[in-house]
Amino acid sequence: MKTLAQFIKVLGDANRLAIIHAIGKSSLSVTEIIQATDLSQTLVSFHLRTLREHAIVTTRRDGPFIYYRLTAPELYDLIGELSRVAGFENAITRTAPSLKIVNRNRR
Amino acid sequence: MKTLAQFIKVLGDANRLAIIHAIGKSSLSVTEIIQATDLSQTLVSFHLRTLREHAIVTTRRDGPFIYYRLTAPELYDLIGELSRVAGFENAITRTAPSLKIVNRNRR
DNA sequence: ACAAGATATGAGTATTTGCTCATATGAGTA
DNA sequence: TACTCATATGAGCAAATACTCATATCTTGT
Repeated sequence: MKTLAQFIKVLGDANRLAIIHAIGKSSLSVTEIIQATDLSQTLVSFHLRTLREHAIVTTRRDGPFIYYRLTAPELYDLIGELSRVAGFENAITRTAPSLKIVNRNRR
Repeated sequence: MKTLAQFIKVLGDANRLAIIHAIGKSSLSVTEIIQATDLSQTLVSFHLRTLREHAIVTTRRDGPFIYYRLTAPELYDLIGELSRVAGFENAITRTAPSLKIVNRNRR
């Protein structure tokens, strides 16, 4: 088992937060996540692996698609609360800006 | 103002979590933090600077001492909840182990 | 079996991060 | 002023991290 610090560190990345935000409390296929976040396929896959390895998300295969969901949906709310505590008025739910996506390279 | 990702990233370090845990909902001088965490003076000061710069802690001077406290005490509870969501049964309050302090070098 | 769409992975690189050492600054007291 | 305790800071370095490119794997439809 990993440490709490490692778990939180995984959450502390703008692109991973964007992915988590996109997934929200439902579940999305990788393709949908790519569209929602506007990140490259490779980059999304790259981060999904990290999220998977830390059990932050879990997968379910449906045909050619793999759907990702938050292992603990409460995490979504918790991040929203962190956002408030951090001083961002708008919670994660409404604040794409505070997520600040860094890489927008797609082909 | 910084991004949410940066704010969370600051929380994602074992030693900084240990410092936050030590401070708790009260306030401690640097010396007290050093004793509580068993980290070196330089390392504690180093991390306190980061915590300060992200407004996670605030200071108050009292004679030769500088007391640190959490800017938002709720953060302490929030970290506890994150700990639960992460799968650690014991919240931050009771779980020194899951904080896993890395550097114990003192003179 | 083959092609096409969906997703994952390994290697290489550049940036960021955490740490230590040496030293500086600030407050109180003699 | 000089000395001591408390705390902060700059430089340098090693390790970790995020990213991209090229390619691999898996699934379904033909």
